[in-house]
Amino acid sequence: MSLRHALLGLLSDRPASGYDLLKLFDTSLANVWPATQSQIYTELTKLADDGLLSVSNEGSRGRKEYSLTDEGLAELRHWLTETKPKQSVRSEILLRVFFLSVLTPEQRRGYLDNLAAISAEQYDALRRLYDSMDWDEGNLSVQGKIALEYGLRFVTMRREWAEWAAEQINQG
Amino acid sequence: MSLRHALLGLLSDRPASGYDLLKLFDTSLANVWPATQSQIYTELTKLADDGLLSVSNEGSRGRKEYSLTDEGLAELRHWLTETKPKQSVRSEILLRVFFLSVLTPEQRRGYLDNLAAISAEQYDALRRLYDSMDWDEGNLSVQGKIALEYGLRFVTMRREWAEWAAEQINQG
DNA sequence: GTAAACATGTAACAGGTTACATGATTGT
DNA sequence: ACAATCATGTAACCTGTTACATGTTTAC
Repeated sequence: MSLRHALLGLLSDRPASGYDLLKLFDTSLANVWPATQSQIYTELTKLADDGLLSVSNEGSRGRKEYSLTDEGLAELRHWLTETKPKQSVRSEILLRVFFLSVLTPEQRRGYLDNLAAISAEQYDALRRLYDSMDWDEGNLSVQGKIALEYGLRFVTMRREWAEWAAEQINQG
Repeated sequence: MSLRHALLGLLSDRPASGYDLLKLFDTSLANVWPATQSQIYTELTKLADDGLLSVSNEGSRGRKEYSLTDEGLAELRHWLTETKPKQSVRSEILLRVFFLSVLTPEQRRGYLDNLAAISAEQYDALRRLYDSMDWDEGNLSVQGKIALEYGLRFVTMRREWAEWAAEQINQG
């Protein structure tokens, strides 16, 4: 049920509409907790029904601005402090590694080389994002920086691992 | 649809029953692509219907042993070489980082310290698994080793990052 | 006027989880 | 005899994705 909490979290910074939130998901949370337009609108309605959000303003074009209620903030805090994050484990990339033996040595090597290359590209993309960020807007800034650093370290680790694995498999 | 391919992959090594596969998921693939008993049995039936598997043997207690068909092997190879793995991005751990600002400095610090501690424990657990493994059984051995190395590097990276992040947040 | 952006909502489907339900065989 | 393990199957529910559907406002 983390989508709920992602919405509560974003609204803890400032009130926003479904449309605003959609864009926040597509930018700041895209690589952490993606969500679709459909999901966001459905969940906002439920959250308001449950009293965790309130419609604080209605604008033109049917725009509804949601605000976090006291109950919503309490729920957000409860989630952060009293529940354990479950680490999602599923990795299709790693799953494939298990079955590389059905391929030729060249194909195996190709898979890992490609993985290293992709990781290197992702590093560059994150690096560019890092450099282009305006590191001074709202509460999400410090945390955004920390999350980006995680991404940079992660793709670096994966590139190095893929390079190492390509060597290992070459010997086999 | 990776569960399909995980099953095909495991059966590329040797024929097995649903029950056998369930245990393979709970051991070798537990940290890569978990699956429930319910899911496995349902999918095996579908795969046999689709001709990618065949029931190669029926044993006592209703045991059905499945084998990969030529078509199944072709599908596995196709998946490995012609389709792109989609990297699952969702990370509840990272999502929480974004919203730490609603907590007190002590609570924030506690979250990251705990994350570092958990990562260190996971390192030890993987290390023990690594040391206890019999590195000489079947085709999955080399790949299993490579996957474990990934796990070791990943939790190390996460511990170091959490330690670094705790410092960053302390300054803010 | 018309295209782009704003803005919301719903329906069908796919994948995964939990729980229920049943029965056979082996080891002590 | 009894418990543990082997062995399979189904139903209800939850989450997430894709596609459909509609209408308004702004900028050129």
